[in-house]
This record gives sequence, structure tokens and C-alpha cells, in this order.
Amino acid sequence: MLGALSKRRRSFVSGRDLVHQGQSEQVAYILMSGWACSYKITQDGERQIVDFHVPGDFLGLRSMLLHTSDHSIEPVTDIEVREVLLPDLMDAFGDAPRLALAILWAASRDEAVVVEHLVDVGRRDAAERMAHFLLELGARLRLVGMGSEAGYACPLTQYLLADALGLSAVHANRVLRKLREADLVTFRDGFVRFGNYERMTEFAQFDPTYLDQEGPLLA
Amino acid sequence: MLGALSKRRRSFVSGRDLVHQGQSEQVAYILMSGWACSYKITQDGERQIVDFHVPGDFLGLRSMLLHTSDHSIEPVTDIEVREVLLPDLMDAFGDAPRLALAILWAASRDEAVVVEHLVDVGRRDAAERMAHFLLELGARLRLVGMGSEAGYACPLTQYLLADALGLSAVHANRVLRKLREADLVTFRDGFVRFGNYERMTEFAQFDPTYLDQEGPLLA
DNA sequence: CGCCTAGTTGAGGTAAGTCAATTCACGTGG
DNA sequence: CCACGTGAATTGACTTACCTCAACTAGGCG
Repeated sequence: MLGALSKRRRSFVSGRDLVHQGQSEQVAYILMSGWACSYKITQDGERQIVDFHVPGDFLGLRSMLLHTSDHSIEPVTDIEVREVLLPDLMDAFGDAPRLALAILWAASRDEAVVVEHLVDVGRRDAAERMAHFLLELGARLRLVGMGSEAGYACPLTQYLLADALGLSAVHANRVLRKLREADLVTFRDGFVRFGNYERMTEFAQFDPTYLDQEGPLLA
Repeated sequence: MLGALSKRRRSFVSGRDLVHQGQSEQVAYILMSGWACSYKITQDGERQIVDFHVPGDFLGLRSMLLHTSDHSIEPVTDIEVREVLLPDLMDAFGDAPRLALAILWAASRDEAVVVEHLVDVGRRDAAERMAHFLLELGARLRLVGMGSEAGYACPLTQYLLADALGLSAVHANRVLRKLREADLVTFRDGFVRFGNYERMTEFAQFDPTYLDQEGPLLA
């Protein structure tokens, strides 16, 4: 369904922004392979990572629609994307109103992820927060066949996790140790392995409903 | 433009949920008067307020699109709304593709607000966070003619602010005192008054770009 | 009058931050 | 082939921002 929207394939190397805070180009991407992250930088140079993106995710929809992008997007690994241009999106809306609903659903799901992230940072302590976040990533990866209840391949560093969770890298490390010692998760060598998935979801109070695994409503 | 979408007017009294976490009704609202807030409750009963809503805001778009609502919405004061039903929205998309773009823009702006809120909670200390948040509310109210650089009428309690900012009510109180003593803002008797707007924006590192005051792009 | 909610302040505890040193894996160039 | 530099992870010692508990005030309303 989304294939028709996208003409050009592109590649980006790790670390070089695809979208830059303040830019006003009207382009978005569908992530085909690799991981990316969207983030904001505050004026005193601190970084808050808003979300990580995995294959299948729509990137930069918000930047495309607002006059100037409120955030940056950076590949975490080398990535491949398909480019989506605003005029093409508009044309597609005219041809297929249901597509508009599907895009709106995707945007809503994105927002639901950010909202849950806000709950993480606002109302869970560091250990629950980390556990919840690793479970969410796992659940999202499972939807695209890249993970299981056993775990998943994860190219993130502890620094990236810390910047996502509003923690210092040092504390992120300590928390990961505690979770490892409690045999809940092991984060090591590019893999996340769950010790006991059930205890883990209980510990993190993880309820994946907000990920809306069923796809857009076809009203 | 949005008027055609909405048939029924309704009123709700303060404190009684319009939308309930877990519900699956497909209805959204446009807020005509009063304030509301959207929030999530964690399993151990803590509340994170995700956003406050002021007249002109679209409420519950996300609940309408996801199969089951990930959050609740509660009036902070008595409110008046117009009801928007999903089938009506779909019909309107067929008639006017640009409307789809406008709704998508509104959703993106909402998400931008939540993202900035995440930056507040993840990367700013309590005082900056409070200052930033009060400035954002002011900027949004000014867009609908309900505030100025001098300040605005604000029906929130310190408890509500605390639950929005991920603070305890006690600490919210202390922070408000500090801001008052620094002559930056006074939060009292239902009014927010800015002491020195320029110093305030500087202190809070407030850059309103993300609020995208110009409205949807008409591609 | 008495209760309830909102706000205020103090004292003391704790989760998480900062600074700093160390290890390890890796790549690169002399 | 080894010396070196660099980024990631690890751990310890100390500091601090924020929390919790608790007591008290002030206004609104039955």
C-alpha cells in the first residue's frame, strides 16, 4: 500500500543526519533496513532521544508537515530508506482516502509510543524505565519479524539508551547490571536477551496495548 | 473548515472522563470552551499528565484511530465540545483531500508538543521545566486570543502541574516559589503572570518554533 | 462550626548525577 | 608486529536534586 508513494531509494551512513532540527525540506522516509533515532538538542547541548526507529517505520512525517522540523533524525547504523515526497502523498490522498486514514493511524501509533515514553521518564524509576523500554523495542521488532521473547539484535550503545531514558550513561550502566543480576535482561555484545520474559513484563508493568498491533481501522 | 465535521455539541463537567483508557469508541472532540487534560495511569496508580488542552484543540484523535484508547481525557473545568465521528471524518477525506492534510498537521503539532514535553521531563531540571511549561501554555493560549506576554488565566492546581511535569506536588510548590522570588512568574489565584517575559524565555530556553504557529502547509 | 481541598514549609532520606580511574576491544599507522 | 588512540563499558567515591512524611495555614461551603 505504501509502496506506491515512494519513488527513490537512498542510503545513509551511521551518524550523518537525515533530517536536521530547523530544516524545512518536505521529505519523509520509510526505513527499509538498519536503525535510526530521532532526537532534540537543547540550547545547553543536552540531547533527548525521542524514539528509535526500526525497519518498517515511517521517519520524518512530522518534519514534512510542520514548516520547520522540530527534531533531527540520525542513523544509528548504516540504513536504507525509501523517500516519500509531500506532493506524492497529497496525490495519493486524493486517489485513496483510506490511505489518509492509514497514515493518520501510523502517526497516532507513533504518538502513542512517545506518550508511553513520557510516562517512562516522568513516572518510572530508572530500572523499570529501562526494562519497559527494552520490552517495547522487543515488541516492535517482533512485529517485523526481528525478535522473539528470547530477545533481539540491538545495535544501541549504553550512551544512546541513557539519552533516550533521561539518565546519565553511568547510571544506565548500573541499572543494566542490576537487571542482569536479577536475571531479567542481559544487554551485551549487540544483543538483548530476556532471562524470564514473564517476570520482566511484570517488573516493568509492560502492557503492549498502546502499540496497537492490529493495524489501521478500516472504517 | 472543521465545522462541517462536527454535528453534535456536548458539555462535560469537571472531573468526569470524556475518554477512558481502554475504551474503544470511535469518537473525538473539538474543545470549544474550558480546559481538559489527557493522562495515563500506571499499574501502581501513578498519574502522568500528557497534555493540557485549551479551546480550539482537537481531543481524542488518537483514541479514535487506535483500536483501544491508550489514555484518558478528563475535563479540568466544565467544558463544551463538538463531537466528531470517525465515519464523518472518512467521508470528509473523500470530499476534500486537503482536509486530511490539515488533520495530519494537527496531529503532528500535537505530537510536537508531547515531544517537547518529553524533553522537559527528560533533560530539564524542575525549575526550567516548570518555566518552559508555563511559557508553552501561554504561547498556545495566545494563539487563540486567551493570553498575552503579561500572562493568562489558568485553572490548573499545583497538583495537576506536578503530575504533568513528573514532580511531587511539594516540589512543584517549592519551584513555583523560587520562580516567583526570582520575579520570573507568579502562579496564584488562577492566574499566571510573567514578571519579565524576556528573562523568562531565556531562563527556560523557550523556543516556540515547534508550536508551528502558521497552520497547515497547503502543498 | 467543622470539614475538605489547595497551598506552604521544615526535616531527613534516597535515587540518580558528577567526576574520575580502569579495562577492554578495535583499528590504524610507524 | 607492536605502539598508540579512541570509543564503549565498568566501577568507586562523593554530591545533589528531588522525594516522603509531617505539620500547619487559609479559604470555601455544607
